[in-house]
Amino acid sequence: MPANGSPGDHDGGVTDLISSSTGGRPAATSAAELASAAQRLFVAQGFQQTSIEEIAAEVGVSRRTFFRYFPTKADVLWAESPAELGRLRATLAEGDAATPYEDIVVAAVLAALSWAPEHEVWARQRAALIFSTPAVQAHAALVFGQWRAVATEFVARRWNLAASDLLPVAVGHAVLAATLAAHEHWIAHPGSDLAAALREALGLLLPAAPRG
Amino acid sequence: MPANGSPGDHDGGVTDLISSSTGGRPAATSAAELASAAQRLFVAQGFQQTSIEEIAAEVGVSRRTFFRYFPTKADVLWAESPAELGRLRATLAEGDAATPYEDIVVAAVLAALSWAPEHEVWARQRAALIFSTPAVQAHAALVFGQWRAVATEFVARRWNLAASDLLPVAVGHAVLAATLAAHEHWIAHPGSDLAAALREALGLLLPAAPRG
DNA sequence: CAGGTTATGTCACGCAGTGTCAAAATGGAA
DNA sequence: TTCCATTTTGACACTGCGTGACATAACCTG
Repeated sequence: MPANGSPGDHDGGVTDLISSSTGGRPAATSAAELASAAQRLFVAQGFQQTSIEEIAAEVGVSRRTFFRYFPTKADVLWAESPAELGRLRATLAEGDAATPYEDIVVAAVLAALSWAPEHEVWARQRAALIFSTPAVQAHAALVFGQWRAVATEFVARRWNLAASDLLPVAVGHAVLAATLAAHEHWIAHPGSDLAAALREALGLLLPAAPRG
Repeated sequence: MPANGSPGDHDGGVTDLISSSTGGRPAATSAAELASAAQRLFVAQGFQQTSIEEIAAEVGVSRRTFFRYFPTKADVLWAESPAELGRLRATLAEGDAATPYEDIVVAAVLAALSWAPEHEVWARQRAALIFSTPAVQAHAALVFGQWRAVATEFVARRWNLAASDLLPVAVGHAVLAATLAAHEHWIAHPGSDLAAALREALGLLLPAAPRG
């Protein structure tokens, strides 16, 4: 168990799939521990080259138990996703009607993707894995769909449009596109700042609010 | 074998993985025939509920032969993708330096996604499958990455930037985002026109060209 | 008809994901 | 302590995707 900076060792974020109530056999591991071990193995020897059997063994659990914490192998990289989505949604909901929608979106994306400084290394590793491994990237599309949906619903509500109208759908895609573009740039440029890239990309890609 | 409007029964588009030279045992099927049968089964009973064994049997081939035409189950839905990518790339390359880049991009996307009128039903079915089936949507992300790359390289070349700079990367994402948003809207609104939605979405999401 | 060529079929394997059920490990009640 | 309900785990079996190896079928040419 890594002593410092491993993901999931701060409160919030990792949703406990295992009930924490009283009684019953104690859990032999946790989602955070599995995620940490898995990421370490992925970085060391690749995603495809790491079997679930291996991850489970690293933590001292059976293969079957892994699937009780994560539905798929790729999902182990998204343990923090529900928390990020929650911050995105929450910050958007706080948005004042007087504040320009672009500012609200920028604030929400930055809030959603904020992490403790000691987790930056892990976040970069995870992003690099996601963008470089086809199998992971494919699965990521499903997670990203939730991001889009949150943004789409936000503007649909704000502008009194249907969530299936072209403008809200386009804004949802724009938010995701900017987030991904910023991450790609962040990965490609080691010293760069993700927040700055996010601001710039959102500035480029967010369409103007409809007049009226 | 459907008599009319099945995909792949026009020249171009489907890349023959099997050599068409002289000599040797004749192929028992074709990529187009497999794609047609597969899509028919997917529409009828779902993607996950259709095994490759079943698709192969429908065409009278073994399971192993399917994988000689398509590397994965999901790839059978993207038989036309290389041709579309080719048209996208070609139309972008034809672009005049005097023509605004937005116009070139719009023309290229429309050219890439043009099909014979009798294939509209199949294209809609395929799009609906892609957007509604998580497993297919995940795989689609890999195909979409190629679209982004083509657009990114186009603007990087045109504006003398590196392909890893934020602006070209963002434009690549914008082109893809607009294409997807238009498709989503097209699927959600049965009577609508895809070309019109593409034009509108690209107009919303394409960033302005850099001054100078 | 022999020989080269190309596609196919068969078999075997690893691994992801799922369902089922028995066993282990706790806390609490009798 | 003993029994019981609860919860997690482990063992097993099974389907299906994807891949490698190798033999065989079907064609064309000389």
